[in-house]
Amino acid sequence: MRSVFFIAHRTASGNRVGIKEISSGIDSPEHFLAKILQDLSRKGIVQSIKGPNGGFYMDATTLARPLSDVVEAVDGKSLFTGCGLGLEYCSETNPCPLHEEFKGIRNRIQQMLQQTTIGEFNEDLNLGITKLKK
Amino acid sequence: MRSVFFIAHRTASGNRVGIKEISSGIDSPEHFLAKILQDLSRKGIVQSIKGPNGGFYMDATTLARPLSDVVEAVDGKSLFTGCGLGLEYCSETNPCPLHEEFKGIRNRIQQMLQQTTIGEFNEDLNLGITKLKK
DNA sequence: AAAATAAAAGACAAAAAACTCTTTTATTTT
DNA sequence: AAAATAAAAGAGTTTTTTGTCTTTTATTTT
Repeated sequence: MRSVFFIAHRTASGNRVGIKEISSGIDSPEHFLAKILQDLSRKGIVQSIKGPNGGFYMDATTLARPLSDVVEAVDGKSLFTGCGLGLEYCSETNPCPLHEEFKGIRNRIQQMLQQTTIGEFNEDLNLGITKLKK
Repeated sequence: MRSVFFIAHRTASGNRVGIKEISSGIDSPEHFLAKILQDLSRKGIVQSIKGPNGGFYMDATTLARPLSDVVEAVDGKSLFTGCGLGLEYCSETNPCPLHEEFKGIRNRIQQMLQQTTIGEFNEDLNLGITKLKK
């Protein structure tokens, strides 16, 4: 999530950012991050180009995507559909004791993530990129 | 959580329930559960007595506790206080990009867990204890 | 075309979490 | 008091997650 915000911020103006820069920018191990970004790249959340002047970037289309796409790419859909207690049987027709309570909360999380686009953070981040460090 | 509901349900009438019974009742490995319950017992969420006719139980006081106490005993307080993105620096005065959004959601979760007591599930569970299996 | 750059991929290592097994201790029943 | 029962405790194993290192592939600049 933080790396995506970082890339979004740095490349809103069309350029690319290398993995070392991202790594130090968000204070996360380089090779570990690489793996995650490779995955996000395959899933189309971020884009990348190899070679000199290459790096990761995001275009207008990807910047317009909701945060829920990122969460889904990383954690899968179960956050939005699974049971709050992690029970397999639990469903709308066969609810667990906390089903309804969790449903309301989950819907709210989903709404929040669907209504916010990745690109929307760029203004906030101008207060200082440090804000993405741990 | 499921084991606590199970114990609550089985001992509302004053008797005790052994770990084998809980284990098969909620479909969870016996020794693994034992460890968890030992911890919950030390923290006062459930009570126990050794020897024949011993087992785990809960009295009126523990049944009246909110679910938030169980969550806190198992996962610690960070669920209620930590940053939604897991950032260390993030706080009320130095918020991360999603701070406010997460705060609202977290408050709702906390409210839900604080307003519901462990004992409240017993009626629901009379629809069939199977509901606590995976 | 050659050299340099940077991501992609895959194998590997370390740490954490989940789970199991064995022994000990406390309690009760006979 | 002895036998039986059941939780407590602790050591050990397996699996998953997190993180690292090395090699490969693609692209660009000179």
